Parts: sequence; structure tokens; C-alpha cells
Amino acid sequence: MKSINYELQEHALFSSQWSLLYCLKKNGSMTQKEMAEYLHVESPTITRTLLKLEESGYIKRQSGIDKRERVVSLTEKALACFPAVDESVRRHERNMLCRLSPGEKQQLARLLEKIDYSEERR
Amino acid sequence: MKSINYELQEHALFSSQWSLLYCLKKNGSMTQKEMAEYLHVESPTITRTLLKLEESGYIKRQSGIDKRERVVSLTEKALACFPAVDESVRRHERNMLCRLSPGEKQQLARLLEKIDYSEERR
DNA sequence: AATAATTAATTACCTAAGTAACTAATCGGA
DNA sequence: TCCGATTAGTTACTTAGGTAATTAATTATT
Repeated sequence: MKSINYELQEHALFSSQWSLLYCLKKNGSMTQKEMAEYLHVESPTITRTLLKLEESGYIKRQSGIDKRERVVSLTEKALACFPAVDESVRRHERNMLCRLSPGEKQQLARLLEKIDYSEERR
Repeated sequence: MKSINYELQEHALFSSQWSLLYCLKKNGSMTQKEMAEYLHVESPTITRTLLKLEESGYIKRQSGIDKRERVVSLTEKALACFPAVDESVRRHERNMLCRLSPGEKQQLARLLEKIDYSEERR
């Protein structure tokens, strides 16, 4: 499912990076722990991906009141390019799922969520 | 979906390795090209995974009539442990999908195949 | 028949994610 | 209050996969 990297490459982004940006746009500033839980991903994955996003100026990290935590937020740069990237990702997803009817898409989402739930309790 | 590695680890196997063994059991001896096409995976992935399987004595590779090709087949060791591993993988899959009814499982397979088909033509 | 084009496999380098072990900060109980 | 337990994040190492470039063998073309 990484064909989406094709749409992202013109913004010098990879799919894993985009999901973090999207997460921050949706939820506002978050700690890395919160991001990991929200995205169902381990913390080293978050660390790694944020490091690259920080290098390329898409996010910044400030230490919170709890000095262990690092609060992550989007930079101006990220906010500026967000709509364009978002649009091209959505276009790609529409294209990807174009052989499914709206009903089928809903079915699929439901089934995958059921499986994901099983996965969590183990 | 890598929770399956838990069942596999007692046989010192990883999920990617198991899919190659399963492929060979189902289809008999194959070239690496054939395996890559059958599994929808690139050839370097096959090379890498086979190397490890060869080291641990699960497969052997003989050069075919066409000297570019390497014909891969299961060793006695692989054939011997196959039933036990197969059973524990199946048990895991049943467990994984236990929240889906037989009808839902069929639905899911159908939907995923449709998407996979879209993915191929791109 | 000799050379050009194609093909199977490998190598090197990349993204993506997980586990285990570690550090530093915070919290809790004696 | 101080020391042990917990927690957030990082580092090191691993699986799993992809693309691009390379090598060696085969096929096609002139």
C-alpha cells in the first residue's frame, strides 16, 4: 500500500511521516506517547519519524512541564503545505478504492476494525 | 499482523520465511522468479529470505537448465516440521479472525482482492 | 556468427516497524 | 524524606519490504 509515496514524494515526504503530520493536524500538539497510542505504533517508531520531520522543518518539539515529555507541534511550513498534500493523498485514496462501492468501503472499514480490535487484546 | 511470529518462533521461523515454505509446499519446486510473481513480492525480497532459510536448512537451491535460474525446493527438515507449523499457523489465523462470521470472512477476502487488483494495475 | 537486448538473480542502499536495553524524570510508599 | 518503582523517550539491533544498479546467462537481430 506504499504506492502513496508516489504522490508524497513531490513534497519530500514519506507515508509514515504524513501520518504523523495528519495526526498532529487533527489533534493539535501532542506528546510522543499520545501519538504512539493514537496511531497504534511503538514509541521508537515515533522518535525516528519525528527526527526526520524535525530535520526537514515540518515539526518542532518543546519539553513540557513534565521534563520527560516532549510536546510535538506542526511548524508554519507544515501548516502551509498541509492542504495541498492532504488533497493529493485523498485523491490517491479515492483512486485506490475506486473499485469498491460506498457500501463496500463501509463494510471493509468495519471488518478491519473488528480484526484490529482482536489484535489489540493479545 | 506480525503477532503470528509468536507461534512461529518455537520453530525458529519468521512469518516471511513461512510464506515461502508454504508457497513451495503448495506448488512444488519453483524458480525464484516464479515465487516472486506468485507472492507479489520483488526478487530481492525472495533472495534475502531464501538465504536465511538455506542457512537454517529448510530449503535448497539447485541451478536449472537455464543457468541463470535457481530452482528452489524444500528439504527433508522442512517437510518434517511442516504439519506442526501449519497447524499452529492455522490455529492462530482462526483466533485472529474469530470475531468474524464465516460470511464476513468471505466478504473481507473479496474486498481485499478487489483492492489488491487495483494496486496491481498502476 | 557476433553483437545487441533481455532476463534471473544479487548487491547496496532506502523506508517502516518491532523488541530489548538503557537514561532521565517523576511518583509512591516505607 | 529518601529510595524503589514507574514512565517518556532514545539507542541498538532485527524483520520485512522496496528501488536502482550490477552481473551473468540467454535470446534476438543483423
